[in-house]
Amino acid sequence: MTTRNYWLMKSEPDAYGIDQLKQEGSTLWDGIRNYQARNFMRSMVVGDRAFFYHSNCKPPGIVGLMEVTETRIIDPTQFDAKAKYYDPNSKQDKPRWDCVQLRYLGCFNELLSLEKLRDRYSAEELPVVRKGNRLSILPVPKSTATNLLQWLGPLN
DNA sequence: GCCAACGTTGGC
DNA sequence: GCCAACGTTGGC
Repeated sequence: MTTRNYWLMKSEPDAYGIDQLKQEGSTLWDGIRNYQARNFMRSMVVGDRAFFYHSNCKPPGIVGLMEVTETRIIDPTQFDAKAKYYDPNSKQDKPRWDCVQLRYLGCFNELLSLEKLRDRYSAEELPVVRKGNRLSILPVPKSTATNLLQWLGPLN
């Protein structure tokens, strides 16, 4: 019995999409500036899996799968005055924001749209389908994750 | 482009 | 500590 947890992580494909991750192999999930999302990242452990979700596009939905390879990494962009995600209130000796390193595991055969996700799952089963949900990092209950993986089929 | 659903900021 | 104003996310 594994204790692996599952997550859903959003990114706008125009900013950073699954194709880019596929090319790079792995990425630092930096720039998170929401405490709830950060706290979810803090509760991740190495080996956890995350569904890659394309947001703010047509259609939005799940496109691939990632693995957490490193946790609690201090987000370097918070100290970079030129960075978009610079946080002048974060101090070097007490960083406010951290992130995780993720490895590309694969793409699914087709995008699983939010519309289809809503048809199959309730907000309790899959929090991302809750109306108005803006959190960019969300948990996926294990039973839903298992069901999703079966539905999505093999990775490419 | 519209707007619902928040999270954040700052005056008091 | 309250809350109005404002900003952001992201579906539609």
